Amino acid sequence: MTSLDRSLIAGLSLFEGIAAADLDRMIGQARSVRIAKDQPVFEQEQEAHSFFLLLDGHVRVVKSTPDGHEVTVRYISPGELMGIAHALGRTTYPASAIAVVDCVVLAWPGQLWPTFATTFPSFSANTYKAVGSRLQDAHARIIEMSTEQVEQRVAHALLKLIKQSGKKTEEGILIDFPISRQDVAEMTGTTLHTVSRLLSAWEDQGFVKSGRQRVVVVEPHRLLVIAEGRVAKG
Amino acid sequence: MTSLDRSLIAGLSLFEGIAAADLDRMIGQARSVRIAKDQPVFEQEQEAHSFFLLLDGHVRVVKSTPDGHEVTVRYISPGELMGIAHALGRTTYPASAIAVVDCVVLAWPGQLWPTFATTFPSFSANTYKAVGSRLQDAHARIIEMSTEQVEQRVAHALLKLIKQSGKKTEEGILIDFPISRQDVAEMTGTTLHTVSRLLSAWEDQGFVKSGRQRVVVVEPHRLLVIAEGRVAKG
DNA sequence: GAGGGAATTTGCCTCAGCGCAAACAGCCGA
DNA sequence: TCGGCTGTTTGCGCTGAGGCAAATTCCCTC
Repeated sequence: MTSLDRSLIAGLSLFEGIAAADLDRMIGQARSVRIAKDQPVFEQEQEAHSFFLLLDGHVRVVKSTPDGHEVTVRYISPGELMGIAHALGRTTYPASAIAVVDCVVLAWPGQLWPTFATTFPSFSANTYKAVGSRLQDAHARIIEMSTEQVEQRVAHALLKLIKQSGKKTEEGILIDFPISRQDVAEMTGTTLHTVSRLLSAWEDQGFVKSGRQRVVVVEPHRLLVIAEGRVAKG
Repeated sequence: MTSLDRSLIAGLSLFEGIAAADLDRMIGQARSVRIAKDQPVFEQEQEAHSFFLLLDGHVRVVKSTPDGHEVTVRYISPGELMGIAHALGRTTYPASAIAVVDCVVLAWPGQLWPTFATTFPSFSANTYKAVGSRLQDAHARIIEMSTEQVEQRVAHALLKLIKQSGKKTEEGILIDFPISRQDVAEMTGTTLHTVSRLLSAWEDQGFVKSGRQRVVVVEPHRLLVIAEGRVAKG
């Protein structure tokens, strides 16, 4: 926990409305932890001992099904909470969180949640607001899965990713962490083959560039057209 | 609000841990409203003026997409909260709620939420626990949509419905409100044609009976086998 | 810089499930 | 009782996208 981290945290919308002294009290009770790439922050079904704030890096939240499928629930960027099972009355984590690059997280013991909730009401309100967005996102995803075809869903997924973790480069907007065709497939409920075919086609048309675990969107506008189904399929 | 309703409410897990006097104070601030069949309790995009407790009847929560698709998010049974946008920091309803039969709801003005949350902490905790379940359900649904085929999804949907609103009859377990093929299709991301074909096939095999807006599950076990994909397709 | 493993590309085949269309049945109101 | 409306069934053809398999390319390590 550097002072840089400290001021970074203070700027998060999550801590809006919280006095500086309170914020320090909260941070004082957390433990800063490094998670190496591909290591779990927490795992599905395990007892929820802590909740976390991602300070640096990117984390993928996945659920595994009994029959061996993996579904990516969402990606987490710096500044977001994760593993907040306690806030929702659960005692185990419903999914696993895997670091996709080396990460730094702040960890609070789960038992602290009730105290935090009553002591820092804005924190609790902000957290539940974030939960509201997640629920909203989940529903949006259900709707996508119900009504859109694969091409649209993949386009939506890429747009979501560049919005959340896009980094401008001279080529276009780069998704700022390693992501494979398989990863995109797990976000959209399709197969890596289909994703590969789509990216190839888009690359031919020149509005996406991609390589090994790497995607750059050159013209987001064209993706948007596909995502919204405003395209006569050519 | 009859005294019967009053004792019914007191029994809900939602009000667990709340003193009788507090419960009366809460109820005292609500308005009891009747909603006729097919009428909305609240509508998507509209400003969230109230949150509701369903006392009697069944409500369908739907989201409409710009391109005219409708997706059923979930069905609500008596005893469940709905329209709790305020608890999640939203100012508009993210979906519409339509009465599928004549209903009775208890409505609280939205502004009351913050007061309730601080005055009756168990109520707030219970509510967020319910939100946690919904999030869980939403994720389960995403996983279903990503990894299962239509037959499994429809089987899952029927199982969910009989679990939530099943009523034992001499024929089997009846879904206790009018539900069409189209409705099931909107729950599972398929078409009424496909649902119709499936139900016909299942009826031939004798473990489901159905008619106009009516479904009875004769052997839930057989449905479960299909839902879990433990079936060699025949 | 050679070898090996992982990620990606691509071709070919297959089929679940959708779209379309037509026929049919049950229920309600006049 | 007689339409007429809404919900349901069913046939047929088509296709998006998955499964399988092989080839290729990239990157990392030794």
